[in-house]
Amino acid sequence: MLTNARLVYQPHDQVRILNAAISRAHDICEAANVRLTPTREAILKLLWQGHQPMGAYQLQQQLAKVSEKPIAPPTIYRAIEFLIDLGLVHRIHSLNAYIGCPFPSSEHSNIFMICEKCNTVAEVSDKRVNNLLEAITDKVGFKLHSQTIELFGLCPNCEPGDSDE
Amino acid sequence: MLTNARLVYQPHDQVRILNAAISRAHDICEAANVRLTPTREAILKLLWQGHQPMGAYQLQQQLAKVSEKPIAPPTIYRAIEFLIDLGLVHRIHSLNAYIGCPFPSSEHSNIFMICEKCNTVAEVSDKRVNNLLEAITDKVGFKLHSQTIELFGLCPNCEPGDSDE
DNA sequence: ATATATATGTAATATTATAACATCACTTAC
DNA sequence: GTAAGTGATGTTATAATATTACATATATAT
Ligand SMILES: [Zn+2]
Ligand SMILES: [Zn+2]
Ligand SMILES: [Zn+2]
Ligand SMILES: [Zn+2]
Repeated sequence: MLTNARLVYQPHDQVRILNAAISRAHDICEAANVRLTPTREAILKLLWQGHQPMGAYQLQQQLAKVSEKPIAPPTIYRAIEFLIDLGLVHRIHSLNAYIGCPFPSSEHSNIFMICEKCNTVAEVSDKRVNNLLEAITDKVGFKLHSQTIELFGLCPNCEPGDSDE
Repeated sequence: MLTNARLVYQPHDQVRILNAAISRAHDICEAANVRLTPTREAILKLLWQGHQPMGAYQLQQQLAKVSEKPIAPPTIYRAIEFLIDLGLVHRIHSLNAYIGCPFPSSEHSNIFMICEKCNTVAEVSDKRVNNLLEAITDKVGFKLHSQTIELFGLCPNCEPGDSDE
C-alpha cells in the first residue's frame, strides 16, 4: 500500500515536498522527451502548493498573481492535459479539480480520499483493490482499462473522535 | 456480488425492466412520503430507457419531444437531485451524466463499469470492495462516508476477444 | 376555504471546458 | 546563420454544464 496520507494529514516541510515533486517532474519530462515549460511548471507547482485540489479557473487566478500577462483558459487546460497525460497530475472528477500525484510513474489505484470538511485530498494505491476490481469485472466480461476511485469522508484532522491518541 | 451486468450486456425485455424500475420507484417514494411527480417520473424513465447515462441537457431535449412545454434546466436539475437523494439515480462524474440505479435502497458500492466504446454503464456492488476500502482508509485515519468508483474499459459486446464462447 | 409546504416556471447568470485560427519559440537541417 | 518544421502559447469566441433568485402554481393539511 502506497499513500501520501501521513504527509498530507500531518505537519511537514511543504517547500521540500514541492521541490522534490518539481525535480521529479523534470526528470520524468526529460525521460519522455517533452518540455516542462514555465507555464506547465507554474501550474504543477500550484497543484502541489497545498493538498487541496484546484480548479482550472482557480489556477488561472493564482497564475495572474505571479505572471504579468493573464493566461487564458485554453492554455490552462492544455497544461493540465499535458500534466495528466504524463501522470504528474490527476483529475478529481467529482470536484472538477486537479491535484498533483504523489507517486507518478508507478503502478496506480487512483484512490482519492476527499475530506468533506477541509477539502484536502490524499491518494492511496493498493494492489489488492486493483486485483479485486479486476476479478469483479472479469467475472462479467468487462475488460478493465483504467479506474478512478473517489472516497468522501473526514480526514483525521477533521474527524471529531481525533487523530493521534 | 450484486450486478445488472448480465442484463445490460445481453438482449432483454427493456419494457418490462423499465416498468419494474418505475414501479419500484413509486414504492420507494411512497415509503419516503415524497412525490414522484410527472416530470420526475419522466426523467427517471429516460434514465432507464437504455443503459447509457444521459446528461441534463440531453434529458431536456428528450423531454421536449414528449412534453408540450419545454422544461428549463433548473427543473431538470431539481428532478435529478431528487432522484439521486432517493437513491434512484446515480451521477457518473466522469461523464457529467446520470443513470438509473438497478438496485436502489440496498447496500451500495457505487461501482460503474463504463464502456469506452458503446458508452453503456453497468453497476456492481460488492461487499469486499467496501470492506477493503474501509480497511485502507481506517489505516490512515480517514473516516469513510461514501464513495464512487468509475471503471473504464470495454464491455463484453465491444471487446474484440468476444463474449459467450 | 385557508394556510402551509412543496414543486415548478422564468430569466438571468455562473462555472467549466473547447474550437478555430494566429502567432510565437524552440529545434533541426542545411 | 537561416529556413523549415514542430511544438507551445495567444486570442477570440463560444459550447456545455450548472446554479441563483424570485415568481407562480400545485398539492396537502387544518
Ligand atoms: Zn497518483
Ligand atoms: Zn479534513
Ligand atoms: Zn446503484
Ligand atoms: Zn461496449
